[in-house]
Amino acid sequence: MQRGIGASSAGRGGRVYTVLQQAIVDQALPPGTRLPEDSIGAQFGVSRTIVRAALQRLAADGLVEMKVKRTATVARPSLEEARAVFEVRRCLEREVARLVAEKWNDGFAARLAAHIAEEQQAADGGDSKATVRLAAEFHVKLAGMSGNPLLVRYVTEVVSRCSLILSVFGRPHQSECAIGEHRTILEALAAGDAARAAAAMDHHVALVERRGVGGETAAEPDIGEILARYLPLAAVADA
Amino acid sequence: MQRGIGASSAGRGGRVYTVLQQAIVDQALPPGTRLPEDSIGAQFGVSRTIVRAALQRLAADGLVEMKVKRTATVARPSLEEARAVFEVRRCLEREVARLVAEKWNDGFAARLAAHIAEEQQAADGGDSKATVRLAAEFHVKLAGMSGNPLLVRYVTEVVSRCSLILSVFGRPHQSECAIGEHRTILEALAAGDAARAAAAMDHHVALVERRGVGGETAAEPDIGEILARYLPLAAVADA
DNA sequence: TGGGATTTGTTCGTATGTATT
DNA sequence: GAATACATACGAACAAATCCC
Repeated sequence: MQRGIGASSAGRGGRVYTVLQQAIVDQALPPGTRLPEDSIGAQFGVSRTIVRAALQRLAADGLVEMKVKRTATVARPSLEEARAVFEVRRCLEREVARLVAEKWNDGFAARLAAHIAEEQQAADGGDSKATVRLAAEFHVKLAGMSGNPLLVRYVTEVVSRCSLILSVFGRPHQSECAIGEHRTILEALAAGDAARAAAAMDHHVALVERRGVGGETAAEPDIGEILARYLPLAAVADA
Repeated sequence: MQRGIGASSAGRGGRVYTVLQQAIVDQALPPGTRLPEDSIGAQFGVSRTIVRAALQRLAADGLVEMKVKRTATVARPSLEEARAVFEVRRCLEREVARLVAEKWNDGFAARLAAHIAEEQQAADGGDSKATVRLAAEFHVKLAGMSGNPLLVRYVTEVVSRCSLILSVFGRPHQSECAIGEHRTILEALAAGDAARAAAAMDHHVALVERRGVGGETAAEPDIGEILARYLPLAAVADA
Protein backbone atom coordinates (compact mmCIF):
# COMPACT_ATOMS: atom_id res chain seq x y z
CA MET A 1 0.00 0.00 0.00
CA GLN A 2 2.39 2.63 -1.23
CA ARG A 3 0.30 3.91 -4.09
CA GLY A 4 -1.34 7.29 -4.44
CA ILE A 5 -4.80 8.16 -3.29
CA GLY A 6 -6.40 7.89 -6.68
CA ALA A 7 -4.49 4.86 -7.83
CA SER A 8 -7.63 2.79 -8.29
CA SER A 9 -8.00 3.66 -11.97
CA ALA A 10 -4.33 3.75 -12.92
CA GLY A 11 -5.17 2.46 -16.37
CA ARG A 12 -5.14 5.56 -18.52
CA GLY A 13 -1.91 7.50 -18.50
CA GLY A 14 -1.63 5.88 -15.12
CA ARG A 15 1.90 6.31 -13.88
CA VAL A 16 2.31 9.96 -14.79
CA TYR A 17 -1.10 10.79 -13.37
CA THR A 18 -0.48 9.00 -10.10
CA VAL A 19 2.94 10.50 -9.52
CA LEU A 20 1.89 14.02 -10.36
CA GLN A 21 -1.20 13.77 -8.19
CA GLN A 22 0.78 12.52 -5.25
CA ALA A 23 3.39 15.23 -5.74
CA ILE A 24 0.71 17.90 -5.80
CA VAL A 25 -1.17 16.74 -2.73
CA ASP A 26 2.15 16.26 -0.93
CA GLN A 27 2.82 19.91 -1.68
CA ALA A 28 6.04 18.95 -3.40
CA LEU A 29 4.74 20.88 -6.40
CA PRO A 30 3.35 24.12 -5.00
CA PRO A 31 0.43 25.95 -6.62
CA GLY A 32 1.43 27.91 -9.68
CA THR A 33 4.24 25.54 -10.62
CA ARG A 34 4.51 25.27 -14.39
CA LEU A 35 4.01 21.80 -15.83
CA PRO A 36 5.37 21.83 -19.43
CA GLU A 37 4.46 18.71 -21.34
CA ASP A 38 7.95 18.33 -22.79
CA SER A 39 9.92 18.45 -19.56
CA ILE A 40 7.55 16.12 -17.77
CA GLY A 41 7.59 13.69 -20.64
CA ALA A 42 11.38 13.71 -20.55
CA GLN A 43 11.33 13.02 -16.82
CA PHE A 44 9.08 10.02 -17.25
CA GLY A 45 10.56 8.87 -20.54
CA VAL A 46 7.27 9.12 -22.40
CA SER A 47 6.00 11.43 -25.09
CA ARG A 48 3.70 14.42 -24.75
CA THR A 49 0.67 12.36 -25.66
CA ILE A 50 0.86 10.48 -22.40
CA VAL A 51 1.57 13.58 -20.35
CA ARG A 52 -1.34 15.40 -21.95
CA ALA A 53 -3.78 12.68 -20.96
CA ALA A 54 -2.52 12.76 -17.39
CA LEU A 55 -2.72 16.56 -17.21
CA GLN A 56 -6.25 16.50 -18.57
CA ARG A 57 -7.33 14.07 -15.88
CA LEU A 58 -5.68 16.21 -13.23
CA ALA A 59 -7.43 19.26 -14.64
CA ALA A 60 -10.75 17.43 -14.40
CA ASP A 61 -9.89 16.72 -10.77
CA GLY A 62 -9.29 20.40 -10.12
CA LEU A 63 -5.63 19.92 -9.27
CA VAL A 64 -4.24 21.47 -12.45
CA GLU A 65 -5.23 24.51 -14.46
CA MET A 66 -5.17 24.21 -18.24
CA LYS A 67 -6.03 27.23 -20.30
CA VAL A 68 -5.90 26.92 -24.04
CA LYS A 69 -2.47 27.47 -25.57
CA ARG A 70 -0.97 28.05 -22.15
CA THR A 71 1.35 25.95 -20.07
CA ALA A 72 -0.49 23.91 -17.49
CA THR A 73 0.14 24.85 -13.87
CA VAL A 74 -0.62 23.41 -10.48
CA ALA A 75 -3.97 24.90 -9.51
CA ARG A 76 -4.06 27.81 -7.09
CA PRO A 77 -7.49 27.59 -5.48
CA SER A 78 -9.21 30.82 -4.56
CA LEU A 79 -10.89 31.36 -1.23
CA GLU A 80 -14.30 30.95 -2.87
CA GLU A 81 -13.29 27.65 -4.43
CA ALA A 82 -11.96 26.52 -1.09
CA ARG A 83 -15.28 27.21 0.55
CA ALA A 84 -17.16 25.43 -2.22
CA VAL A 85 -14.97 22.36 -2.00
CA PHE A 86 -15.33 22.10 1.76
CA GLU A 87 -19.07 22.59 1.51
CA VAL A 88 -19.37 19.66 -0.87
CA ARG A 89 -16.91 17.62 1.14
CA ARG A 90 -18.95 17.96 4.30
CA CYS A 91 -22.06 16.88 2.47
CA LEU A 92 -20.37 13.83 0.97
CA GLU A 93 -18.59 12.74 4.10
CA ARG A 94 -21.72 12.98 6.25
CA GLU A 95 -23.26 10.52 3.81
CA VAL A 96 -20.19 8.31 4.05
CA ALA A 97 -20.48 8.24 7.83
CA ARG A 98 -24.18 7.33 7.67
CA LEU A 99 -23.61 4.55 5.13
CA VAL A 100 -20.62 3.05 6.90
CA ALA A 101 -22.49 3.07 10.19
CA GLU A 102 -25.24 1.05 8.52
CA LYS A 103 -22.85 -1.52 7.10
CA TRP A 104 -20.64 -1.65 10.16
CA ASN A 105 -18.80 -4.88 11.04
CA ASP A 106 -15.76 -6.06 12.95
CA GLY A 107 -13.53 -6.01 9.91
CA PHE A 108 -14.15 -2.30 9.46
CA ALA A 109 -13.34 -1.67 13.09
CA ALA A 110 -10.05 -3.51 12.87
CA ARG A 111 -8.95 -1.81 9.67
CA LEU A 112 -9.76 1.66 10.90
CA ALA A 113 -8.12 1.08 14.25
CA ALA A 114 -4.99 -0.11 12.47
CA HIS A 115 -5.01 2.93 10.25
CA ILE A 116 -5.36 5.31 13.17
CA ALA A 117 -2.50 3.54 14.91
CA GLU A 118 -0.40 4.12 11.84
CA GLU A 119 -1.34 7.78 11.90
CA GLN A 120 -0.32 8.01 15.53
CA GLN A 121 2.98 6.34 14.80
CA ALA A 122 3.76 8.75 11.98
CA ALA A 123 2.84 11.70 14.18
CA ASP A 124 5.01 10.44 17.04
CA GLY A 125 7.87 9.91 14.63
CA GLY A 126 7.58 13.50 13.46
CA ASP A 127 7.02 12.46 9.87
CA SER A 128 4.73 15.28 8.90
CA LYS A 129 4.51 14.26 5.26
CA ALA A 130 3.30 10.78 6.15
CA THR A 131 0.95 12.24 8.74
CA VAL A 132 -0.78 14.42 6.17
CA ARG A 133 -0.97 11.60 3.66
CA LEU A 134 -2.42 9.17 6.17
CA ALA A 135 -4.98 11.68 7.32
CA ALA A 136 -6.23 11.97 3.76
CA GLU A 137 -6.20 8.22 3.29
CA PHE A 138 -8.35 7.77 6.37
CA HIS A 139 -11.19 9.54 4.62
CA VAL A 140 -10.72 7.66 1.37
CA LYS A 141 -10.58 4.35 3.20
CA LEU A 142 -13.76 5.18 5.06
CA ALA A 143 -15.46 6.12 1.80
CA GLY A 144 -14.44 2.75 0.40
CA MET A 145 -16.36 1.06 3.19
CA SER A 146 -19.55 2.72 2.00
CA GLY A 147 -19.52 0.27 -0.89
CA ASN A 148 -20.31 3.10 -3.30
CA PRO A 149 -17.61 3.55 -5.97
CA LEU A 150 -18.92 6.91 -7.12
CA LEU A 151 -18.82 8.21 -3.58
CA VAL A 152 -15.24 7.00 -3.34
CA ARG A 153 -14.35 8.90 -6.49
CA TYR A 154 -15.90 12.12 -5.29
CA VAL A 155 -14.45 11.88 -1.80
CA THR A 156 -11.02 11.15 -3.26
CA GLU A 157 -11.29 14.23 -5.40
CA VAL A 158 -12.44 16.62 -2.69
CA VAL A 159 -9.89 15.30 -0.22
CA SER A 160 -7.12 15.83 -2.76
CA ARG A 161 -8.31 19.33 -3.47
CA CYS A 162 -8.46 20.06 0.24
CA SER A 163 -4.81 19.09 0.58
CA LEU A 164 -4.02 21.58 -2.15
CA ILE A 165 -6.17 24.21 -0.48
CA LEU A 166 -4.41 23.74 2.83
CA SER A 167 -1.09 24.25 1.10
CA VAL A 168 -2.31 27.66 -0.05
CA PHE A 169 -4.19 28.95 2.94
CA GLY A 170 -3.03 26.82 5.81
CA ARG A 171 0.13 26.78 7.80
CA PRO A 172 2.87 24.67 6.18
CA HIS A 173 1.85 21.25 7.49
CA GLN A 174 0.30 19.67 10.59
CA SER A 175 -3.03 21.31 9.83
CA GLU A 176 -4.83 18.05 9.30
CA CYS A 177 -3.29 16.15 12.19
CA ALA A 178 -6.53 15.66 14.07
CA ILE A 179 -6.05 12.06 15.03
CA GLY A 180 -8.25 12.48 18.05
CA GLU A 181 -11.13 13.50 15.81
CA HIS A 182 -10.63 10.40 13.73
CA ARG A 183 -10.88 8.36 16.92
CA THR A 184 -14.11 10.09 17.83
CA ILE A 185 -15.58 9.17 14.46
CA LEU A 186 -14.47 5.58 14.89
CA GLU A 187 -16.11 5.42 18.30
CA ALA A 188 -19.41 6.74 17.00
CA LEU A 189 -19.33 4.19 14.19
CA ALA A 190 -18.47 1.37 16.55
CA ALA A 191 -21.38 2.40 18.73
CA GLY A 192 -23.65 1.95 15.74
CA ASP A 193 -24.88 5.51 16.01
CA ALA A 194 -25.19 6.76 12.42
CA ALA A 195 -26.40 10.22 13.36
CA ARG A 196 -23.60 10.75 15.85
CA ALA A 197 -21.05 9.47 13.34
CA ALA A 198 -22.33 11.86 10.70
CA ALA A 199 -22.24 14.73 13.18
CA ALA A 200 -18.72 13.84 14.28
CA MET A 201 -17.59 13.73 10.69
CA ASP A 202 -19.25 17.03 9.89
CA HIS A 203 -17.60 18.60 12.92
CA HIS A 204 -14.23 17.16 11.98
CA VAL A 205 -14.34 18.47 8.42
CA ALA A 206 -15.52 21.83 9.70
CA LEU A 207 -12.52 21.95 12.01
CA VAL A 208 -10.15 21.02 9.21
CA GLU A 209 -11.61 23.90 7.23
CA ARG A 210 -11.31 26.30 10.16
CA ARG A 211 -7.73 25.34 10.81
CA GLY A 212 -6.95 25.60 7.13
CA VAL A 213 -8.75 28.64 5.80
CA GLY A 214 -10.44 29.98 8.90
CA GLY A 215 -8.10 32.60 10.27
CA GLU A 216 -6.21 34.78 7.90
CA THR A 217 -6.86 35.22 4.22
CA ALA A 218 -3.20 34.65 3.59
CA ALA A 219 -3.25 34.15 -0.16
CA GLU A 220 -4.76 36.19 -2.96
CA PRO A 221 -4.61 39.57 -1.28
CA ASP A 222 -5.45 42.90 -2.79
CA ILE A 223 -2.72 44.39 -4.96
CA GLY A 224 -3.38 47.90 -3.75
CA GLU A 225 -3.08 46.83 -0.16
CA ILE A 226 0.22 45.10 -0.81
CA LEU A 227 1.68 48.06 -2.62
CA ALA A 228 0.57 50.31 0.21
CA ARG A 229 2.58 48.17 2.59
CA TYR A 230 5.61 48.57 0.37
CA LEU A 231 5.37 52.30 -0.21
CA PRO A 232 7.17 53.28 3.01
CA LEU A 233 10.05 51.06 1.94
CA ALA A 234 10.18 52.82 -1.38
CA ALA A 235 10.33 56.15 0.38
CA VAL A 236 13.26 54.93 2.39
CA ALA A 237 14.97 53.62 -0.69
CA ASP A 238 14.56 56.95 -2.40
CA ALA A 239 16.16 58.80 0.43
CA MET B 1 -29.90 28.38 -24.32
CA GLN B 2 -29.70 25.46 -26.68
CA ARG B 3 -26.49 24.01 -25.34
CA GLY B 4 -25.96 20.68 -23.71
CA ILE B 5 -26.15 20.12 -19.99
CA GLY B 6 -22.44 20.05 -19.46
CA ALA B 7 -21.57 22.79 -21.89
CA SER B 8 -20.14 25.01 -19.21
CA SER B 9 -16.59 23.83 -19.75
CA ALA B 10 -16.71 23.38 -23.51
CA GLY B 11 -13.09 24.42 -23.73
CA ARG B 12 -11.28 21.17 -24.31
CA GLY B 13 -12.45 19.08 -27.22
CA GLY B 14 -15.64 21.03 -26.75
CA ARG B 15 -17.83 20.48 -29.76
CA VAL B 16 -17.39 16.73 -30.02
CA TYR B 17 -17.81 16.31 -26.29
CA THR B 18 -20.96 18.37 -26.15
CA VAL B 19 -22.65 16.69 -29.09
CA LEU B 20 -21.81 13.17 -27.95
CA GLN B 21 -22.92 13.89 -24.41
CA GLN B 22 -26.22 15.29 -25.57
CA ALA B 23 -26.74 12.37 -27.91
CA ILE B 24 -26.07 9.91 -25.11
CA VAL B 25 -28.31 11.51 -22.50
CA ASP B 26 -31.01 11.92 -25.14
CA GLN B 27 -30.77 8.18 -25.57
CA ALA B 28 -30.10 8.66 -29.27
CA LEU B 29 -26.96 6.59 -28.75
CA PRO B 30 -28.08 3.63 -26.64
CA PRO B 31 -25.79 1.83 -24.19
CA GLY B 32 -23.33 -0.48 -25.87
CA THR B 33 -23.15 1.56 -29.07
CA ARG B 34 -19.64 1.41 -30.49
CA LEU B 35 -17.85 4.77 -30.79
CA PRO B 36 -14.85 4.27 -33.12
CA GLU B 37 -12.55 7.26 -33.14
CA ASP B 38 -12.20 7.17 -36.94
CA SER B 39 -15.87 7.28 -37.85
CA ILE B 40 -16.68 9.95 -35.31
CA GLY B 41 -13.74 12.05 -36.39
CA ALA B 42 -14.91 11.79 -39.98
CA GLN B 43 -18.40 12.90 -39.00
CA PHE B 44 -17.08 15.98 -37.23
CA GLY B 45 -14.27 16.67 -39.65
CA VAL B 46 -11.57 16.39 -37.00
CA SER B 47 -8.86 13.87 -36.34
CA ARG B 48 -8.78 11.07 -33.82
CA THR B 49 -6.84 13.21 -31.36
CA ILE B 50 -9.80 15.47 -30.78
CA VAL B 51 -12.22 12.58 -30.56
CA ARG B 52 -9.98 10.82 -28.09
CA ALA B 53 -9.96 13.80 -25.75
CA ALA B 54 -13.73 14.01 -25.90
CA LEU B 55 -14.13 10.28 -25.27
CA GLN B 56 -11.78 10.48 -22.32
CA ARG B 57 -13.83 13.24 -20.76
CA LEU B 58 -17.00 11.27 -21.35
CA ALA B 59 -15.37 8.23 -19.78
CA ALA B 60 -14.47 10.31 -16.73
CA ASP B 61 -18.13 11.32 -16.57
CA GLY B 62 -19.17 7.69 -16.58
CA LEU B 63 -21.04 7.98 -19.88
CA VAL B 64 -18.54 6.03 -21.99
CA GLU B 65 -16.54 2.89 -21.33
CA MET B 66 -12.93 2.78 -22.53
CA LYS B 67 -10.86 -0.34 -22.05
CA VAL B 68 -7.32 -0.46 -23.38
CA LYS B 69 -7.03 -1.34 -27.03
CA ARG B 70 -10.79 -1.69 -27.31
CA THR B 71 -13.32 0.42 -29.12
CA ALA B 72 -15.06 2.83 -26.80
CA THR B 73 -18.75 2.21 -26.24
CA VAL B 74 -21.63 4.05 -24.64
CA ALA B 75 -21.64 2.89 -21.04
CA ARG B 76 -24.11 0.24 -19.99
CA PRO B 77 -24.63 0.86 -16.28
CA SER B 78 -25.22 -2.15 -14.09
CA LEU B 79 -27.96 -2.26 -11.50
CA GLU B 80 -25.38 -1.78 -8.76
CA GLU B 81 -23.94 1.28 -10.47
CA ALA B 82 -27.43 2.64 -10.89
CA ARG B 83 -28.08 2.33 -7.18
CA ALA B 84 -24.75 3.97 -6.36
CA VAL B 85 -25.41 6.89 -8.67
CA PHE B 86 -28.87 7.51 -7.28
CA GLU B 87 -27.58 7.25 -3.73
CA VAL B 88 -25.02 9.98 -4.38
CA ARG B 89 -27.50 12.01 -6.35
CA ARG B 90 -29.96 12.10 -3.47
CA CYS B 91 -27.24 13.22 -1.12
CA LEU B 92 -26.09 15.99 -3.44
CA GLU B 93 -29.52 17.25 -4.34
CA ARG B 94 -30.69 17.41 -0.74
CA GLU B 95 -27.75 19.73 -0.18
CA VAL B 96 -28.72 21.75 -3.24
CA ALA B 97 -32.23 22.19 -1.88
CA ARG B 98 -30.95 23.33 1.49
CA LEU B 99 -28.51 25.81 0.00
CA VAL B 100 -30.95 27.26 -2.48
CA ALA B 101 -33.56 27.68 0.23
CA GLU B 102 -31.03 29.72 2.21
CA LYS B 103 -30.17 31.98 -0.71
CA TRP B 104 -33.75 32.25 -1.97
CA ASN B 105 -34.88 35.40 -3.77
CA ASP B 106 -37.51 36.55 -6.24
CA GLY B 107 -35.25 36.07 -9.23
CA PHE B 108 -34.90 32.38 -8.43
CA ALA B 109 -38.65 32.04 -8.11
CA ALA B 110 -39.26 33.62 -11.48
CA ARG B 111 -36.63 31.58 -13.27
CA LEU B 112 -37.81 28.29 -11.83
CA ALA B 113 -41.46 29.06 -12.52
CA ALA B 114 -40.57 29.88 -16.11
CA HIS B 115 -38.65 26.67 -16.44
CA ILE B 116 -41.50 24.58 -15.08
CA ALA B 117 -43.87 26.32 -17.47
CA GLU B 118 -41.58 25.32 -20.29
CA GLU B 119 -41.62 21.75 -19.05
CA GLN B 120 -45.40 21.79 -18.97
CA GLN B 121 -45.54 23.17 -22.48
CA ALA B 122 -43.25 20.45 -23.81
CA ALA B 123 -45.28 17.80 -22.05
CA ASP B 124 -48.56 19.18 -23.42
CA GLY B 125 -47.05 19.28 -26.90
CA GLY B 126 -46.12 15.62 -26.63
CA ASP B 127 -42.43 16.37 -27.17
CA SER B 128 -41.06 13.61 -24.98
CA LYS B 129 -37.44 14.30 -25.90
CA ALA B 130 -37.69 17.94 -24.82
CA THR B 131 -39.58 16.88 -21.73
CA VAL B 132 -36.77 14.58 -20.61
CA ARG B 133 -34.13 17.17 -21.39
CA LEU B 134 -35.94 19.92 -19.52
CA ALA B 135 -36.49 17.69 -16.52
CA ALA B 136 -32.73 17.16 -16.32
CA GLU B 137 -32.03 20.84 -16.81
CA PHE B 138 -34.32 21.71 -13.93
CA HIS B 139 -31.95 19.99 -11.56
CA VAL B 140 -28.86 21.52 -13.09
CA LYS B 141 -30.41 24.97 -13.01
CA LEU B 142 -31.33 24.51 -9.37
CA ALA B 143 -27.79 23.42 -8.58
CA GLY B 144 -26.53 26.56 -10.26
CA MET B 145 -28.51 28.62 -7.78
CA SER B 146 -26.55 27.07 -4.93
CA GLY B 147 -23.64 29.24 -6.01
CA ASN B 148 -21.30 26.27 -5.68
CA PRO B 149 -19.56 25.40 -8.97
CA LEU B 150 -18.33 22.04 -7.75
CA LEU B 151 -21.82 21.07 -6.71
CA VAL B 152 -23.01 22.05 -10.18
CA ARG B 153 -20.40 19.82 -11.75
CA TYR B 154 -21.29 16.82 -9.63
CA VAL B 155 -25.03 17.28 -10.06
CA THR B 156 -24.58 17.64 -13.80
CA GLU B 157 -22.68 14.39 -13.87
CA VAL B 158 -25.08 12.35 -11.79
CA VAL B 159 -28.09 13.71 -13.64
CA SER B 160 -26.52 12.77 -16.97
CA ARG B 161 -25.74 9.31 -15.71
CA CYS B 162 -29.27 8.94 -14.44
CA SER B 163 -30.60 9.68 -17.93
CA LEU B 164 -28.40 6.89 -19.22
CA ILE B 165 -29.53 4.58 -16.45
CA LEU B 166 -33.17 5.24 -17.23
CA SER B 167 -32.51 4.33 -20.86
CA VAL B 168 -31.28 0.93 -19.70
CA PHE B 169 -33.69 0.06 -16.94
CA GLY B 170 -36.61 2.39 -17.46
CA ARG B 171 -39.43 2.45 -19.93
CA PRO B 172 -38.50 4.25 -23.21
CA HIS B 173 -39.23 7.83 -22.16
CA GLN B 174 -41.60 9.81 -19.90
CA SER B 175 -40.02 8.28 -16.83
CA GLU B 176 -38.77 11.58 -15.55
CA CYS B 177 -41.84 13.66 -16.39
CA ALA B 178 -42.69 14.47 -12.81
CA ILE B 179 -43.54 18.10 -13.30
CA GLY B 180 -45.81 18.07 -10.30
CA GLU B 181 -42.91 17.05 -8.10
CA HIS B 182 -40.85 19.92 -9.44
CA ARG B 183 -43.68 22.24 -8.47
CA THR B 184 -43.75 20.82 -4.97
CA ILE B 185 -40.04 21.53 -4.62
CA LEU B 186 -40.52 25.07 -5.86
CA GLU B 187 -43.31 25.64 -3.34
CA ALA B 188 -41.19 24.43 -0.46
CA LEU B 189 -38.35 26.70 -1.55
CA ALA B 190 -40.67 29.67 -1.95
CA ALA B 191 -41.98 29.02 1.55
CA GLY B 192 -38.43 29.35 2.82
CA ASP B 193 -38.59 25.91 4.38
CA ALA B 194 -35.16 24.37 3.76
CA ALA B 195 -35.94 21.09 5.49
CA ARG B 196 -39.15 20.60 3.56
CA ALA B 197 -37.40 21.48 0.29
CA ALA B 198 -34.68 18.94 1.01
CA ALA B 199 -37.27 16.32 1.87
CA ALA B 200 -39.28 17.06 -1.26
CA MET B 201 -36.16 16.78 -3.36
CA ASP B 202 -35.15 13.54 -1.71
CA HIS B 203 -38.61 12.14 -2.29
CA HIS B 204 -38.59 13.26 -5.90
CA VAL B 205 -35.26 11.64 -6.68
CA ALA B 206 -36.37 8.48 -4.91
CA LEU B 207 -39.46 8.39 -7.12
CA VAL B 208 -37.40 8.91 -10.25
CA GLU B 209 -35.29 5.96 -9.18
CA ARG B 210 -38.33 3.80 -8.42
CA ARG B 211 -39.93 4.61 -11.76
CA GLY B 212 -36.64 4.00 -13.52
CA VAL B 213 -35.55 0.62 -12.27
CA GLY B 214 -37.57 -2.23 -13.71
CA GLY B 215 -37.60 -2.32 -17.56
CA GLU B 216 -35.65 -3.80 -20.45
CA THR B 217 -33.08 -2.62 -23.01
CA ALA B 218 -33.13 -1.71 -26.73
CA ALA B 219 -31.21 -2.29 -30.01
CA GLU B 220 -28.27 -0.60 -31.78
CA PRO B 221 -28.81 2.06 -34.53
CA ASP B 222 -26.50 3.67 -37.09
CA ILE B 223 -24.02 6.18 -35.68
CA GLY B 224 -23.57 8.31 -38.77
CA GLU B 225 -27.25 8.92 -39.26
CA ILE B 226 -27.74 9.86 -35.64
CA LEU B 227 -24.77 12.21 -35.44
CA ALA B 228 -25.84 13.89 -38.67
CA ARG B 229 -29.06 14.85 -36.93
CA TYR B 230 -27.02 16.40 -34.12
CA LEU B 231 -24.54 18.41 -36.15
CA PRO B 232 -26.87 21.43 -36.57
CA LEU B 233 -27.06 21.64 -32.78
CA ALA B 234 -23.28 21.85 -32.63
CA ALA B 235 -23.29 24.76 -35.05
CA VAL B 236 -25.73 26.60 -32.82
CA ALA B 237 -23.68 25.85 -29.73
CA ASP B 238 -20.58 27.27 -31.33
CA ALA B 239 -22.24 30.57 -32.18
C1' DT C 1 7.68 47.77 -29.35
C1' DG C 2 9.82 43.74 -31.52
C1' DG C 3 11.89 39.35 -32.30
C1' DG C 4 13.42 34.88 -30.93
C1' DA C 5 12.94 30.88 -28.03
C1' DT C 6 9.39 27.98 -25.89
C1' DT C 7 5.44 25.43 -25.82
C1' DT C 8 1.10 24.03 -27.21
C1' DG C 9 -2.58 22.18 -30.81
C1' DT C 10 -3.06 19.09 -34.22
C1' DT C 11 -2.29 15.70 -37.75
C1' DC C 12 -0.59 11.51 -39.47
C1' DG C 13 2.35 7.25 -39.73
C1' DT C 14 3.74 3.00 -37.55
C1' DA C 15 3.42 -0.67 -34.27
C1' DT C 16 0.51 -3.56 -31.61
C1' DG C 17 -3.29 -5.65 -30.05
C1' DT C 18 -8.29 -7.34 -30.75
C1' DA C 19 -12.24 -9.36 -33.21
C1' DT C 20 -13.78 -12.15 -36.94
C1' DT C 21 -14.04 -15.17 -40.92
C1' DG D 1 -7.02 -22.62 -35.15
C1' DA D 2 -4.78 -19.40 -38.31
C1' DA D 3 -5.00 -15.42 -41.10
C1' DT D 4 -7.04 -11.19 -42.20
C1' DA D 5 -9.26 -6.81 -41.26
C1' DC D 6 -9.82 -3.38 -38.11
C1' DA D 7 -8.99 -0.06 -34.37
C1' DT D 8 -6.29 1.79 -30.89
C1' DA D 9 -1.60 3.35 -28.48
C1' DC D 10 2.07 6.02 -29.05
C1' DG D 11 5.41 8.98 -31.02
C1' DA D 12 7.45 12.34 -34.36
C1' DA D 13 6.82 16.44 -36.92
C1' DC D 14 4.80 20.89 -38.36
C1' DA D 15 2.39 25.27 -37.71
C1' DA D 16 0.68 28.74 -34.75
C1' DA D 17 0.40 31.13 -30.55
C1' DT D 18 2.55 32.79 -26.30
C1' DC D 19 6.11 34.38 -23.31
C1' DC D 20 10.32 36.78 -22.28
C1' DC D 21 14.14 39.64 -23.05
